[in-house]
Amino acid sequence: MRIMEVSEQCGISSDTLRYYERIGLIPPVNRSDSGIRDYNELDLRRVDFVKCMRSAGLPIEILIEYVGLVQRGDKTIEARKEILVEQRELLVARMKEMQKTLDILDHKIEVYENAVLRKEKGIIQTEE
Amino acid sequence: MRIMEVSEQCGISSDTLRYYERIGLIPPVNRSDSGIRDYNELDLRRVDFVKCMRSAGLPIEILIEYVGLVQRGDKTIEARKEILVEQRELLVARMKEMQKTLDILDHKIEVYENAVLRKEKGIIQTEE
DNA sequence: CCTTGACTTGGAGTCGACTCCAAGTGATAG
DNA sequence: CTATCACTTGGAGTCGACTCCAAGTCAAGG
Repeated sequence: MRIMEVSEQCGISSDTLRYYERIGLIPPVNRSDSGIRDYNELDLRRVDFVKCMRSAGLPIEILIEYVGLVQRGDKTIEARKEILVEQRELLVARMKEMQKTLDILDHKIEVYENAVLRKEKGIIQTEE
Repeated sequence: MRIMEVSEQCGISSDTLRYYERIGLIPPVNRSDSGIRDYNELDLRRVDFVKCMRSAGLPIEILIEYVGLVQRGDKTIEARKEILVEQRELLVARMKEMQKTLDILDHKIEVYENAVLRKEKGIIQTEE
């Protein structure tokens, strides 16, 4: 699978895909004889994983570390788990913050909704 | 209240507080005779609001727009509500993404947990 | 009176994460 | 045989959001 197809399928620009590979966020992708990237199933899963983690705000630096550990095999399993556990906590904390913000937004929207209704009622009454 | 106190109380650097004021994210704060900022209750509530919205990832540009509308009075209520509704949707979407990521993290952590346990068991068995 | 220290300003610098660009290659279409 | 087009590279540029800096002002303490 060529980089453009991957890009379209995943919704990540080919520039970004090359960037991810360059910085070690994705291990090197196999190339055709003429040097063109040919993504296989595993590569695609890796891209999806990175996309998912990035969409939740996990920093690139951490993900590079994690991917590096994966490459180094079974003896890094505990270290990997620790990274994921730590990032999980941070993620939960961010989500809590967002929930708080959501509650405030909902409250404000409701207040505005009522204000708009009162205003409309006012207009109807003056028109009658 | 001086900028340093506000900074400590809110956990926002005084540089950032000045920055927020400069770009119009917070309306101008009253000054003492010698030109030093003196935050009142309303200012503090505004800072908290911005802090909360920013912590959930609402972009500064949007918040500036919103704050500008608030300054322009009641005739902007509908526009303000629309902004909040739109940002609310985006926030919910981000939270959904994060929940997906959280699920994957939990799954991976569990897998690693089992791997670690098997490994320990293995070690115990070889030691026995 | 001088120093200290918190404040002021405008502007420059940093950081994370892309995003774009110029120059070059290589396979396929006309 | 050339033109097109997707790809390649390394490096530069951009963007959002701060963060830092130099130079200056002012009030209080020794």
